[in-house]
Amino acid sequence: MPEVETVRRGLAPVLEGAQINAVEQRRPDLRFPFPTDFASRLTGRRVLRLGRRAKYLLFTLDDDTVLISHLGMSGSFRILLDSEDDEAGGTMPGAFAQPRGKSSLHDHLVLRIEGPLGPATITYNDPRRFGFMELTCVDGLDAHPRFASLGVEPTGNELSAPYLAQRLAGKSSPLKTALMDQSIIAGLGNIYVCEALWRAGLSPTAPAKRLVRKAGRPTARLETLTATIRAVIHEAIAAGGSSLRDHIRTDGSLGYFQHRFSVYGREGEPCAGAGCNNTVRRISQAGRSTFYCPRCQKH
DNA sequence: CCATGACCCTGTAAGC
DNA sequence: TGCTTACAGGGTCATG
Repeated sequence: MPEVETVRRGLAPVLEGAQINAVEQRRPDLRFPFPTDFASRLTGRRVLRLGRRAKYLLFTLDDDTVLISHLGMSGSFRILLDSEDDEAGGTMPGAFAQPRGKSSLHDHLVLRIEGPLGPATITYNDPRRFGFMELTCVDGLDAHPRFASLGVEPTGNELSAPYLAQRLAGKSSPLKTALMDQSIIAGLGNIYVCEALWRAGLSPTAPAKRLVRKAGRPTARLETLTATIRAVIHEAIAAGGSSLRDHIRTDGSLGYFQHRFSVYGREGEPCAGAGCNNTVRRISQAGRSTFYCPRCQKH
């Protein structure tokens, strides 16, 4: 989610208020087929607002439709402003400038836009094609199948200890699995759950319900965890997300939160905890790697 | 209700 | 060096 928010912040100044003058769709599908008549439905539209819900980007268009874009694991948008492209020279509106350098093998969608910062080319690249795009009506967006069962955002006031207490009460599933559940917290991914649990000193394998008192009230540990999740997410967004293999910002630069990982991807390395010389372990939970310190993270 | 595994697809890195 | 295998940030569905 910090990666998606970073993309949103990169695109917004260029795209909000921009008109889409031309659309080049280079293949029929990503993870799913593009919507029918996708290119023609976008052409001529104005982008009113660029939003985000969980890990979805939401392009609100001027005809009461919303373009939903999910980056999957390897999707990225690149912006090339005509004004900063030495070679674009006399590129005409509606013509496609070929971005310099990089191969365009996985450039699947190219938009020519005229926006507040001038004419530009926006390119969607996705090597693994785990991303997808959909078009839907702006009315009833919250009831859209992709959003209807989403939980609260990990930023903002909705994520509170009482809320988590209510949602985790009675759950015997592992704490880590419960926090990854998008119907509880929408947008919290594997990296940030691992990091938050380490910082909060909580075991990923503990039953989720152990953070809830009998009366359904949060324990002190749950209060800590809630604050920690929010802090980790905010730090990661401020750092421009984490760049492992695939995540690239809209200007081609990399996020740098990965340099602050305490446990993620550190299997076999010494735990970063003060005075702890244990080794970071990796286990598999719900099909995903969990990294944690068995000594610092308690049940 | 819960856990696990499979699937979508490609690229990278580690291991032999 | 070259081949093979494991693994990757996610979402959804089937199965036990």
